[in-house]
Amino acid sequence: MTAMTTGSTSRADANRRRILDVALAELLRDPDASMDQIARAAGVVRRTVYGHFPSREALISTLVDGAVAALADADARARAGVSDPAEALARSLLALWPVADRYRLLIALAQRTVTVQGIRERLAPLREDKIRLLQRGLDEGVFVSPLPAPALAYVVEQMLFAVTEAVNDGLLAAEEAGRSAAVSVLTAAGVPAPRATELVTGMS
Amino acid sequence: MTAMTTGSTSRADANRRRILDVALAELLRDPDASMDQIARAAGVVRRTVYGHFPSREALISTLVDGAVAALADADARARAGVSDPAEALARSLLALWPVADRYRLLIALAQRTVTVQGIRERLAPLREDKIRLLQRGLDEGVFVSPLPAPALAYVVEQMLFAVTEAVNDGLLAAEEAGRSAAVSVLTAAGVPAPRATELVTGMS
DNA sequence: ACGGTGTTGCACAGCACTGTGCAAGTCGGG
DNA sequence: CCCGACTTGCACAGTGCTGTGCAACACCGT
Repeated sequence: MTAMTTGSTSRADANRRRILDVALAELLRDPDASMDQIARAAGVVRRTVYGHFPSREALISTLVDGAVAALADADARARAGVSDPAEALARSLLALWPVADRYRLLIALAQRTVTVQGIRERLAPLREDKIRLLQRGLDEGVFVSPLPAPALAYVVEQMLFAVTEAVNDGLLAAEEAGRSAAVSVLTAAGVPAPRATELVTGMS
Repeated sequence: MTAMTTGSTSRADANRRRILDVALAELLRDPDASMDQIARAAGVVRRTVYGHFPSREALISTLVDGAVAALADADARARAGVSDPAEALARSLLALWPVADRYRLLIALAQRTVTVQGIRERLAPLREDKIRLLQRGLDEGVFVSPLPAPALAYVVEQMLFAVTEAVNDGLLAAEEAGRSAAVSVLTAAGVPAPRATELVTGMS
């Protein structure tokens, strides 16, 4: 059974996965980490990494693809069939949190560098969804802000990033972080604090 | 008169200032900009830059020193003699805005890279002040947040950064940005939206 | 025991950048 | 007009990284 594993293929796949994992961690620590750093951290030689990915660009690109897929999936799943903007945003935030935490590097890269051009583009549809949601909330008066929806979207993203950093620096317990982030974002969007707390705590 | 200008010294000083200005802009565009890029952008040869600053580190360091001085000054000036935390925060934000906008690169670097270690340290006292202010507001119940004061400070900083980016991308008018940012931050800190708006608009 | 697949360890060319040295300019003030 | 401070242009050594080539090896299933 499963006779398709031609030789040491499974070990190679494991290596590939480990390289990706470690690359994520390493790039998170230092966005300019070299291929050698990544390779060594993965317990492998630089040459081997090039055996799996033709270039540094390709490696990061693979990482990004995985990240946007995971984010889009979590977001879509969380918001399915929820009509109230505040509740939809709350669910989206709670669902996005663990994924965003894991991939925060890519989010940061997406806003900043020209390293891999096209990250912005690949994240764009996700951002568009968020903007539409915010716009709807503003129109309905559920959200209140002097900022237009697109700018508010930036703020939301950066707030998630800020909370992630806080966790990283030990200022906040990881278990609480997701809920705290969600409440904070809702509050920033103009949802009264008690209502925001109630909304978020009323979810698993 | 002013006989102390020994030769072409004044021209040299102008060059030095221009290099610093241009370096700020260039590093803002690309945090990894090379000395050559900076020099050319300043209409000067690389060698000349090394005539004014012994190293890349030294150049950036000078930039950082200027930034923290300007920020600290604006902050202290704005908060002098204001006791209400909400009002103090509002004044601080409005005063900090133009400076933070100009130096946003350094703020970003401060949170992120290890490029120039010590940026964090130099910004620390400023951050400490902000944390104390937030803590006082939380204690008095003027601010409401599930986040502890230090984490909230991160959020405040990142929100300013987000609004800056929004302006940069043309999503928001530059004149409105400062006030909008202030209102947004206050709202995120749990100050009810109407009160936040009133506070901010009641200032020059 | 064998063959394929993957891994290792080297060596290499190429590139971009930093920081320095030095000789030849250029410009303004005395 | 000339002196001194500043600038330029070039050359150079050093460093660290990317991507490739190649021969030797290890491992697994057959």
